Amino acid sequence: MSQPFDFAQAPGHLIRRAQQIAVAEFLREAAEHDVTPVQFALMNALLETPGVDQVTLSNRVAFDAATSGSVIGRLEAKGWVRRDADLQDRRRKLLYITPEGTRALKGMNAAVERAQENILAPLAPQDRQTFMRLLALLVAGHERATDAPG
Amino acid sequence: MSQPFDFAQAPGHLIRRAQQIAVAEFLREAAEHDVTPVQFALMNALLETPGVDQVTLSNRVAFDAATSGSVIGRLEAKGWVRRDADLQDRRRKLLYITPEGTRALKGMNAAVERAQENILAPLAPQDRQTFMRLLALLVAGHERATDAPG
DNA sequence: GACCATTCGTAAGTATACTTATGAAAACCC
DNA sequence: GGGTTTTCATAAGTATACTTACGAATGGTC
Repeated sequence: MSQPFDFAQAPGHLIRRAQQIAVAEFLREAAEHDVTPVQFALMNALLETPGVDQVTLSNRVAFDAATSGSVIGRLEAKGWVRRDADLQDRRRKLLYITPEGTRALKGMNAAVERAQENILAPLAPQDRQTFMRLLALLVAGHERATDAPG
Repeated sequence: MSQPFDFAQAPGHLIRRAQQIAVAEFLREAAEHDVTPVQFALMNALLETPGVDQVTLSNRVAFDAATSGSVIGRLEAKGWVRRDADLQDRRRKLLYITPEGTRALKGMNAAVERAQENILAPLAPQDRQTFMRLLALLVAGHERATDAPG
């Protein structure tokens, strides 16, 4: 009972390790595309809903709005994303993927899918489904908890 | 087949979300202790092996050595960790937890355990075990892959 | 016992990630 | 319809996280 806490087997520690692994696999497979997991997630979400503002897009991919701002800045610098002023609401900047951005996204899709497979590679095929189901449940459970009024 | 990649259901994205959730739960439960998950992990590991050098400790908790350096710097500033020069090997600095560090660590143990339970809270009890088993398998599988010679 | 590869700690640079604050603009409200 | 509250984007500050480089020191090795 009074032995040191076995943090190495705790959810928090193993989830952090998994995150390190997931990022490393992504960067390894997508190395030639000069893109990070966060940048890909934003671009990919933007492809589905062009013309959204930054806050809405950030919420969709569950990123902090302040962080998204700088990420989008880097995507803009690469010429993959365009930021247009909203004439109806001058606080907003509407986001669009450029043709180069679309091309880049298509070019990296296979690498990203390979990275996702690599992440789960150590698990047996039927365990992969179980793991993903429980992981999705865990995340969804906390999302509902966050939405609830305080 | 050519629809946008469903990254929201991909392992990489859900693992990132889980990591966000885990950190948020930790910070919420341990708010009054002024400590981060990374700082706790280092302190907790150091408790088991006082007198290690920074590189060895970093490897044990799977942190980058450069990052650990700055984290340890913050722990030293709080008075929780001491850095002593190694007389045998003057490149090294040996790490020790101070009495205040030990006291602080004991004081936050309950909060950390609560946070770990909160993380898994959305899962049914038997699913928690399954999830943790598969998560540990996934991480261990990649650790072996990393150790292998290139 | 000088050379050489390695190791330890750290600095610098880039990229998340969150909190809080701030300015501008919109929405609401009685 | 002027005042209050919200919202959007961003800035500032702190804390990870990794790569590369670098100085100091160590440890073979021939």
